Amino acid sequence: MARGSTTHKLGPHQDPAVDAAILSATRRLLVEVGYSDITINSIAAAAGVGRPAVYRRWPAKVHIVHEAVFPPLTAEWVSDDQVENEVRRLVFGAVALFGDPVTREAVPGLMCDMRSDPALKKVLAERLLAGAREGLAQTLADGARAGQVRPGIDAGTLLDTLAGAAIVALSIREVDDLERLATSLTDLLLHGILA
Amino acid sequence: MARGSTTHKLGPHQDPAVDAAILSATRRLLVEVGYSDITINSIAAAAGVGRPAVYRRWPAKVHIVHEAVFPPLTAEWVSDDQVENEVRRLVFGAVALFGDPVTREAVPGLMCDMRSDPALKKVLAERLLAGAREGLAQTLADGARAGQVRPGIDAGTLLDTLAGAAIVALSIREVDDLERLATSLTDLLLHGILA
Amino acid sequence: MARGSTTHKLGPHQDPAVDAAILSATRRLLVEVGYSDITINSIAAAAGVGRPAVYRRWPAKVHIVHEAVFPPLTAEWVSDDQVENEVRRLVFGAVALFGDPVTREAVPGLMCDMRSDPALKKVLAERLLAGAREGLAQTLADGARAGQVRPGIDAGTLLDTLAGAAIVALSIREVDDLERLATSLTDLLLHGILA
Amino acid sequence: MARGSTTHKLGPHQDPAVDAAILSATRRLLVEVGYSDITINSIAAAAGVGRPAVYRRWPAKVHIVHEAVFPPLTAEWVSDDQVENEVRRLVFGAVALFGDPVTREAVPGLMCDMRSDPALKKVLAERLLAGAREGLAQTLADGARAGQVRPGIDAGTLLDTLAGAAIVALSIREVDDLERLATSLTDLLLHGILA
DNA sequence: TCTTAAACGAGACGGTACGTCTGGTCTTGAA
DNA sequence: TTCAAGACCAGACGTACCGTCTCGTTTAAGA
Repeated sequence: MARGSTTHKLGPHQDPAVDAAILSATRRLLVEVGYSDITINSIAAAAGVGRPAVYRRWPAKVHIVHEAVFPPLTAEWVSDDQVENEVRRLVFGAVALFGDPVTREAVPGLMCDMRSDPALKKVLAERLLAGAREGLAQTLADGARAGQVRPGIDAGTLLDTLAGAAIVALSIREVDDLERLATSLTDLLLHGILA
Repeated sequence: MARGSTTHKLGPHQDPAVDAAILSATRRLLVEVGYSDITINSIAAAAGVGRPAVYRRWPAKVHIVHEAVFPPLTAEWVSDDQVENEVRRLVFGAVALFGDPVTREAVPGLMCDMRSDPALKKVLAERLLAGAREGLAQTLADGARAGQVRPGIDAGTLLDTLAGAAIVALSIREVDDLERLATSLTDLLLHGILA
Repeated sequence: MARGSTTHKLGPHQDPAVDAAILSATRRLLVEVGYSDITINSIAAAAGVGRPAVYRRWPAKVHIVHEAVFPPLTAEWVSDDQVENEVRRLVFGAVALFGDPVTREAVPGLMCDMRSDPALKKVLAERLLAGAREGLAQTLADGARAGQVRPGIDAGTLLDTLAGAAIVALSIREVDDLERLATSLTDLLLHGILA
Repeated sequence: MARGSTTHKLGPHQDPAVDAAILSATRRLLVEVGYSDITINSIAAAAGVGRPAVYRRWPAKVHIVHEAVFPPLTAEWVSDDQVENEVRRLVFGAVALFGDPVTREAVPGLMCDMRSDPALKKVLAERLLAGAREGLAQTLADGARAGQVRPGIDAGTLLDTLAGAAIVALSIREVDDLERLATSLTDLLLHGILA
């Protein structure tokens, strides 16, 4: 593809432009044809790249989509704050993330194909949730000690609930009013955990 | 297949034993090899049935799994009761449903492939949620009038939350302690909605 | 079929109208779609008859076509006559037979599928050629004794030549001028055998 | 297949060894199971090759058999010679060709399936006959001018006769004495055309 | 008249072959 | 060494037809 526009730049090194073209084509295809109808063939074709160039970088469709949807650097999720603000931030963050058209299409597919790839499953779970879990557990514990939070609230269940609610509402029921969803979900969960 | 064991019963009518064999084989395969690795071939083979006999009944794998996992008649979900009991019943019901090994395997696949089949999507959404939604909305409205329930609680969001939490916990994180999950989820949601 | 137009006539006996409908439909299909694209299904459908009604009568497509194209009663081919007249009659008969549009379509298919059915092969060979062969051999022998026919002419080779020439010209090269073909073929063969 | 025995030679180019394996397997299958019972599946399997590798080269069974039986270059058939020698050569050539066990099996099938593929029909007709026809017509004309050949002999009819006789005798009647057949056929035709 | 038996249309059954597509691996030749 | 191009094997896809079977009805022939 760099071939058409200009002459080859790189000899022995992988061309970053090819990486970018593949990931970009994958995002485009996700909203155009949906996760299930994406094939390695179609990704390569849409990226203007040979099939082996794709296989050289990722072993399977699910890995490409994963990287296309959740770019490698996920900044800081956690922060030492008030419980209320932290939950609010988590809910709005989740709704924003899972409400993106690309993510909406990708998430059910990832949930499905992830299951046969334990490594990816671990990576995804850790990156999306584990980081937040520890910080949240700490915040909840602090809040409980301060009497703001009811004791016995499990950070894992809270995160499952938060993420699950967003996924079902956005990828399955396809709710469109993100603002309203985030607000009512925050309201429900905050009342659920605060003393 | 009924052929081997006994004589043919039905001429121009579809043999219910074949239906049963296919659905049963599908359930078996779901826990043995997982949704993604199921093929129409493998279903037909495991059911001891020709491939066309499968295609005569369902157009795609997702439809077979759908019927295998959620049998056609889903009795009564709703009942006019106390809010607390109704929510408790819904949560425990969802955890029991999505905690079944067959359902755990099937749900992510269904969520994924459902997206390309609007008809099935509608059917699934209606059957699993719509029934409960109306009854729940009524119960919430009654509870709000009686001062038990905080006003402004949306039945849709509540059901998304409930189902999403169960799905993420059981199919993604693969929590095993159903009792504990149902209890903590009930606790969280009840505090979230009660006044 | 008889069902639609009038009431059933026959109970436990095979309905001759069904035989006729099948053979007639086969002839029609031969010129419409060609031998290769005929299926038992299409024959049954075109005859307005169930598939088993076909299988009850003939075991395979090739048998149906055989009977549709070469009706069971093949009168007398041979006659004690002058060699010249007999050869002329054979050539014109062969050209008329293999020049019929139905036969043109059927013959290559029969030649092909016949090979895997020794019984049919025998029947066809005997019916079409063996009858003529004996008579022709006798006539040739008589002619040779009378000095009209060169000695050593083999009736088998002569019939192969005659039939083969007609088949290749009519079914393969698809010559249309039957008159001219028969005349030039008669001329060639008569000069070939007469002293 | 070359894969197993030695290292690959060709990258983006079709491997000639695969072509050869397919054609060779086809010839083997022709005599082993007959034209009708050959399938693309069985060819691919017998050649130790994937099915798509076959479809990449030929669109249908009849094309493969055609190429397997009549290799692309059929050197020179014709030559300016005495009429007698030329006819003798044509007859012996035809008997040798159609008497080969592979060709015997293939010819009726080709005659049948050729009919639904006008392109192949043309190719086959031209390659086998057209080349000889022109040369033969010229030789006959020369012979007629020299008084050796009776006037009015049509090269087309003569070739139909020659080929048809060989096909019927060898593929249908399955005559085994090639020598005798060629001799008696030559005798018959030469007397038929010579003055 | 009543029973029996066979042929009817319809269509499901287990199979098999079709031709197409995808997945992943490999090799070539250019850069 | 990477890249594009594309051939390779393997095998799933969904369709069509095969030949067999059972169904439930209709009808002729025999009791």
